[in-house]
Amino acid sequence: MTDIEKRAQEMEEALRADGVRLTRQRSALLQVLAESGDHPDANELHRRAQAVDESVSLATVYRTLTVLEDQGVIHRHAFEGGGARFEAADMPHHDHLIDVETGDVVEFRSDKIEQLQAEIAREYGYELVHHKLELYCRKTSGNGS
Amino acid sequence: MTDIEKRAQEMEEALRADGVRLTRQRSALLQVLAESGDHPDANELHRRAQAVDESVSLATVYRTLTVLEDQGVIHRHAFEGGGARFEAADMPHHDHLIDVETGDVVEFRSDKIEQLQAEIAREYGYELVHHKLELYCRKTSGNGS
DNA sequence: GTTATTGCAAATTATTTGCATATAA
DNA sequence: TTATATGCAAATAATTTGCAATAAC
Repeated sequence: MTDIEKRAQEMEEALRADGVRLTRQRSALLQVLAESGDHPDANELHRRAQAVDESVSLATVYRTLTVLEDQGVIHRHAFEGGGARFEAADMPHHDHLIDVETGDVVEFRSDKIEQLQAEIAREYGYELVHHKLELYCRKTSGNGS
Repeated sequence: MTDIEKRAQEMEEALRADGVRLTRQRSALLQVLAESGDHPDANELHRRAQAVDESVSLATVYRTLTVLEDQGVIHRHAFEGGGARFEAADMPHHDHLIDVETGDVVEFRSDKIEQLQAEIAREYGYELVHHKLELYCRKTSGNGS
């Protein structure tokens, strides 16, 4: 079994465990999410899911994405410009660097920043529920310092 | 002259300097932006601007907000849940802590985090254009550690 | 057999735009 | 005077929802 199949199956089990019915359409979407290494939007996921199962409608993509997000199986991002984009949630926590020119997304993680964020919340009398850190960047043109 | 009047006038001058016409409606919106210490959305700004000048339409609010943002006079935020929210840009740079219960926004600044962000971008071969750091928090219930 | 789920189309929400008229400079 | 800006209403874009039909368990 490939990693992608494993990943899709884990998502299936997460849904089953919650008593949600595993329909043909949901399976198609799970498969697509499992094999997507990028951060596609709802339309793109619809397109990819239809390649797996012709009968998947955009409405079902949206409905299922909501369920999957509630289950914590996927993450929803609202990067600047355009609609929401999604990714499987089975990766360790990370933040995003977005190439403002191409829309490409690089994932990164900084424990120091994570820690500082928690400290700041505490300072103001809050506990951190979740956070959003997005770096909008441009590729450095040639001249490395 | 109050601080708020000063602030509104600075915005006016920023617009004038860019050759944009200073209309009655824009003045009303500038005044409202200048005296708003919070982060209102377009609808709320429209409501407030109409209190100053009945003739301000929502379309003009949106059009003017776009101009003001292009001029760098205001900042547009896309906090979770709901539409864009705006604030005057004459404050030193800061990030936002959003109370997930009430929607309240606390402004904060961490030079350490700012610095770490720049370092991360550099590591990946990018230069930071701008960033978004939002802490979604819940008020700590009583028991301070 | 039930009840959740689906596709479709219509509805919403936030925002933008075409156009004839009004107005700032 | 003359080009920019405005209000209004219609147009988009992304997402949600009502409903009768369908399919998972």
